[in-house]
Amino acid sequence: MSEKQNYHHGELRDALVEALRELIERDGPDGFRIAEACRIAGVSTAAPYKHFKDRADMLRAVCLSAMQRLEGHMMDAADAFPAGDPQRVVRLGEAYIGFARAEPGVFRLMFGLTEDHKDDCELKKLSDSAEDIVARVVADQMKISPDDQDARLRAYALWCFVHGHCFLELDGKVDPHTPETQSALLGMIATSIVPLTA
Amino acid sequence: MSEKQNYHHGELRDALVEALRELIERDGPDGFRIAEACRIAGVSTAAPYKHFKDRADMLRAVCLSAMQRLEGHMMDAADAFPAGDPQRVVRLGEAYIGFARAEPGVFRLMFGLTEDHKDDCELKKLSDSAEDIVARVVADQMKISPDDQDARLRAYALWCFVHGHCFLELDGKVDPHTPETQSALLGMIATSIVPLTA
DNA sequence: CTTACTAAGTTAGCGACGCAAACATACGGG
DNA sequence: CCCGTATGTTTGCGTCGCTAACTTAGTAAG
Repeated sequence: MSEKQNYHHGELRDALVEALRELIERDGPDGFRIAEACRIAGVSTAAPYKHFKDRADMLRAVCLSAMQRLEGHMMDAADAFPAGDPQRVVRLGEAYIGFARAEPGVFRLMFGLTEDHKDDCELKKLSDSAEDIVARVVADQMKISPDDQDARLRAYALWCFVHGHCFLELDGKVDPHTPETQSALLGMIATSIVPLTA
Repeated sequence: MSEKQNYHHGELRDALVEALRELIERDGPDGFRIAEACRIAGVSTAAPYKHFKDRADMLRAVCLSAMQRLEGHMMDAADAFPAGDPQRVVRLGEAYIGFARAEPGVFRLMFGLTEDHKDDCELKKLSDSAEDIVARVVADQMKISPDDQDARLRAYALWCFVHGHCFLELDGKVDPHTPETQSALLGMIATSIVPLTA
């Protein structure tokens, strides 16, 4: 794989997704060009269409991989402390925010897709699973079932808060927060929305 | 102004902004085409460039007018109940959510702009003023000064929540809420984040 | 009223991009 | 060994954003 320039790339699909990810970070979800991703991957501009239907399909693939990564980070955060530890909620929020800051371009992309992706089963499944993680942590905290209506509602509220915080910061609508302010904020929210015990 | 086809449009700039707004709602913030806006306004495809520097500049104008509208709705909501009435917080949130639902396209646009708009003074001033409205209502509720640190923090938390809720719903990441669920949610959040008295 | 300047349109055209068609090359199973 | 299929390449079409050069309308001065 080193120097011999094979006619067939071998792993073009993955290479393109990675190149697109970089470009989206550099130029934003709309500013990037497919042609440039091809140049990075070392193929012609028509090559991607052997692996993707069109531009939207490529974006979808980038989204999918990003979603899996985000979910991974959330899982890690949820498992970093034992069930019931109040720190879990804060850590979960920090993981989400951390991802948004590390990959603002794809983060925006994931949550800024237009209607034609709404009925994408794979994506929906992943965001549902993200919601489930939040619900599980919140339910553990409240010592009730994750299926409990109240738990789900509070989990959703928590998600809304963190999600909104990410976007407002990314968009520069608010002055950036120091780590301390944000910690305080997260702590306040966590205890406000999620009671210490049911 | 009726049937005489003037060579000069007269109010082309405003007409274009309005046409763009419609198209953004129909095709999304990225899907629209300038040429189509020209057709709607009844001018050639080169005409817009007498009023706007480029596409980004047009979007900026659409954003600006949308921001003013949103701020107007928020002001109305804040004034619908007397200072101190707990309903003010809920109404404010509903106004924000209502705008996002009524104009999802421009709402996404307003908060999805890439970095080149971050240093736009006019836009920043408007979003600051929106934040001020929230802070004022929250401070009234808590019977403290709007400049109080705690008030501003809680106002921001409230904004985050409502903002995140809007996007998650717009993006179809969650199942849509019935008006009742949303009311309950808003009420719960409002009382959680904003204590009845200081 | 004429004249000259400017604002605000027009047409024509360039260059880039997304995408499709037709062709070329490598791999892999009978 | 051979053929089918997957995966590349080259070529080209249509569209779009934007510019240049020209035309028309309004306005202010003499």
